[in-house]
Amino acid sequence: MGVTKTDLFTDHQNELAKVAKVFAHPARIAILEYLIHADSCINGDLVQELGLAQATISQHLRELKETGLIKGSIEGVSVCYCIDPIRWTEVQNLFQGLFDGFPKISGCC
Amino acid sequence: MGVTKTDLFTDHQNELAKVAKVFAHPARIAILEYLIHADSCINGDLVQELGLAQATISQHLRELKETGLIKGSIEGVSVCYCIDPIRWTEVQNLFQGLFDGFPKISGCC
DNA sequence: TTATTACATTGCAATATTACGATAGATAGT
DNA sequence: ACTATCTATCGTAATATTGCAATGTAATAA
Repeated sequence: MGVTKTDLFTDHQNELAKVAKVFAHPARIAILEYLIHADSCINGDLVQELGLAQATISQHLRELKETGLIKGSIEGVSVCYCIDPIRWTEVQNLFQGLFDGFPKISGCC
Repeated sequence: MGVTKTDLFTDHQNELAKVAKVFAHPARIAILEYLIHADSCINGDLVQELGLAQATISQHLRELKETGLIKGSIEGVSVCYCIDPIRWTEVQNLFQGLFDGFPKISGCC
């Protein structure tokens, strides 16, 4: 049906899945990596950098913004996007919590 | 169009996105968490544990299996699923690499 | 063999995502 | 005001994902 039964799962599971969905597209990974390594953070470069249309980039930026991973401030005619360090760490901990939950010494199977 | 232009991005970006997609559904998070905490790893419990149909669970298990995060061994009539420690660590490092790439002292914005 | 149990696979309907052209809004310069 | 530039949003088409009933498969039990 294409609709996820969120009510069956815990808030934590839904939250983690929602955040993971943002990482689940190479364009958004590319945007994040670009923002990480760029000393400046002008948006317009992204359309040049990735080969996607301006509307598509804008849409991906919106999703990144909605999860709080990035924030944009108006810089004259253009917009300056950058990663939100607080939220970044928060999301990092969310994933780390899942990964660390598994004790690598499980002898099952 | 609904089709991702994978050729525009690096292998690493595509790989990370592909793996993230597996985490992008609460049912699969729930399955992984169950496998982490269960001392035994019988599949059948999952249909009881989550409220989803058997076919749906089987489909999610398949996706988890395809990325290598879990592996199943036939145990008589039933199947024993468990997390693959090697792949688990591999995926963990994939995410950690992205998160650690961001220096939290970025003064931009 | 037949029945039962446990999963996997198929096929389909409903919803979600991705991409982009077209258009709108907002700011800066003339 | 007019124009140019940059970004956001709308509308739409194509593909992907989710969920489940029905069916298939494989192993065990009677």
